[in-house]
Amino acid sequence: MSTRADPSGSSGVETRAKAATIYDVAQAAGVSHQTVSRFLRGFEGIRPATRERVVQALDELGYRPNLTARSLKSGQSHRIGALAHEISQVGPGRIVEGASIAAREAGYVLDIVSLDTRNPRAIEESLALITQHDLAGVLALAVTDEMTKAFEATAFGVPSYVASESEGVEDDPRGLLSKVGIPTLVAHLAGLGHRRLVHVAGPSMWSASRNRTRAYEAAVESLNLESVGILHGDWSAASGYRAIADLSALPDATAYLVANDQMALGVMLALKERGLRIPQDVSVVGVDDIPEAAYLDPPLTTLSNDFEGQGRAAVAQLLARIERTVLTPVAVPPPSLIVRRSSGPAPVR
Amino acid sequence: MSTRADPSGSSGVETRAKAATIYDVAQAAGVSHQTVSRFLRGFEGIRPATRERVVQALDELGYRPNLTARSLKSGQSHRIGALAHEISQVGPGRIVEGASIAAREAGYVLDIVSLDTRNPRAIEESLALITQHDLAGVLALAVTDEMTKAFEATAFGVPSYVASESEGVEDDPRGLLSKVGIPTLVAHLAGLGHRRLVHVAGPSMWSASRNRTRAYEAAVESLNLESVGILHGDWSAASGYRAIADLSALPDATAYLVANDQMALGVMLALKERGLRIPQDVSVVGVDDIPEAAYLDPPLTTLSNDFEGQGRAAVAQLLARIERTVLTPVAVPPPSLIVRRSSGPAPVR
DNA sequence: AACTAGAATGTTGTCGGTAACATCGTTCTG
DNA sequence: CAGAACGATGTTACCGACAACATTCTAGTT
Repeated sequence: MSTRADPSGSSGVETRAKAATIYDVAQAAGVSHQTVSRFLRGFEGIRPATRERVVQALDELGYRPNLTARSLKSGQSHRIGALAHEISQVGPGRIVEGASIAAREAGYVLDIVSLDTRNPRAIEESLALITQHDLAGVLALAVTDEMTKAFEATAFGVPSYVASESEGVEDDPRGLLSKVGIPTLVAHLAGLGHRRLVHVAGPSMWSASRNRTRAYEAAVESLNLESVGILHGDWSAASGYRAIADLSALPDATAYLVANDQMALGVMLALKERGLRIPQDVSVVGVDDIPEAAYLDPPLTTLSNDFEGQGRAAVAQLLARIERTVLTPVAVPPPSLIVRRSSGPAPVR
Repeated sequence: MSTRADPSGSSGVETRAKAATIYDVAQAAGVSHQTVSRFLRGFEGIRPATRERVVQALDELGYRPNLTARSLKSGQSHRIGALAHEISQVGPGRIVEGASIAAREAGYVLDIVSLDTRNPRAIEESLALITQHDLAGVLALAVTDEMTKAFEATAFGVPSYVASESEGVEDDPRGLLSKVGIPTLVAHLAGLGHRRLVHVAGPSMWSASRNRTRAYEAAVESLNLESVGILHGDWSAASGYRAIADLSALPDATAYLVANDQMALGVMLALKERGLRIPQDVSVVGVDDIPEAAYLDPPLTTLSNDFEGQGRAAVAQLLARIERTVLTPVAVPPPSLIVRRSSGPAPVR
């Protein structure tokens, strides 16, 4: 039957250091390894008696498939490479988490390569690293332009998907937040009587940031409001604070639309330090609805953003390409307006 | 020579869909595949002329090693499995990021399996999944007791390391925050004249949380202060808020030591809603120094916590075991007290 | 009972590397 | 100058799974 001998010599002992292979199972069941393989792959035509023996041997030896071997032969692994920037940030972190969970549910593991922003060669190194580990597909999550560019220039030889908010494409779920959410947010402010707004944008390197800015501008225009300033931050609370604190004079606005909640937090503190009351004197709204948003002082009006859903959706997209199946649509709930106390009626002059 | 034929038939064209193997390189260089393999593994005894041809062929074909094949034979992969809870949380997220970057720098990829807290079988499934993908080692980051237990009960067959704050062990860098940081924090409050403190703890499932609580109790005792209450949260801002808001009457304390910054945020809002001023009426201090801490209202006194360093340190520990080398110590800066405006002198009765 | 189609199962080769062993040349020694 | 000794390179086997092809077995037909 099998040519493999038990190197330990002992047979009754259960303590085996090495994982059982299909050959071990085959020997134990008194069948060929191929029969075991067939069983594992769900082949139907196996006689009940044989099947029984295989099942039992499988169970006895505690067989676990060696995915490395499988992937070597079949050329397909059950790993998805994911490149992401700054996963410690709330947004990217939640996207990654959603992706990771979705991947696991589908029997895949997510190889996450986190890019070190301080290391300029990180992108290159990461791409090189990732191309060696043959993967079923590659995902770019939470990307900057630089990364998108490097990503698209790389021939992975496997399906890939960029989960950034794409710019031109219509009807793409990735742009939902900007296309649907931001207008709602602006309309909310307009409904409260605000006419002159300031936008605090994220870094222009991120397409997500540019989309939000563009959506803001379009909404302001269509509602006949006035944008009296666009400031820039880097998504952090510190940058939001600086954006306001560094101004020699505050713009003549009654509301601030900030591109994410963290920056909004900094903006609020800076405004308060200027002696303004929120929302009596100025309204501040954020985007993302981070868990802390409801507990800021004042609680922040913002836009819910289903990051986990985005991660899941990205994995679903990639899986559809990998497995050549029809895309199982992941319902990503549309962003919704969450009104809290940081926004209120525009002050009467 | 080689028995492999070029399936495309064309030879001049550079467009090959498949990655070049050492056999392709060998053929191009007119040597055996083993010579190529030897070169790649850094074997010295290769004639300069031969070496030259190999280098050139390697370069021409853009050879990239297939790590799957290598790991099948050699039994060692360049992947580290990492299990983590709630990586979207700031702390765990930053630990994972630090680990991911450290792993990449060492030429490893981190397979991150994020556990879905809502799915009770997630731990089990994840462990099963991770044991299949033969890994160089396994890391448990940001763990709960339940996970630690499951983790330790699993025979991975490869080195593993749990990066949680261990309880009994002395001189372990993992407990630094509690052992050094918390006493400093309590001493800071004592120095401001506070005598009666309240502690808002994290979930008791986390050893990190229990350590902080125990360190708090010990410090209170040694400084002759009084702990007038220990409340419990789940690390979230919401739970911090609830812990206070649900009380029918506030305890007679002048300072709150909260186990992390997010909860502190909620605690501060709840206290303010009770009409207390911070820090004039009560002081609140947190732990972790999340980036937002400096921009809360008032900015939060807290303890810095080098999460990334913890991640790097964990990877270093694991790599030392994997590669059987001496541990390259990762300098994790000790936690330091960051005094901001949320703590002030105890009010005079 | 002999024959045969088709189902069940076994055998061999393959994926891309690594390792052990085999072989071919050198150069050095006596 | 023969032969040893060693250095450089080639051959073959192997890791654990899958796939193609080969073979055996079973059951139905005449």
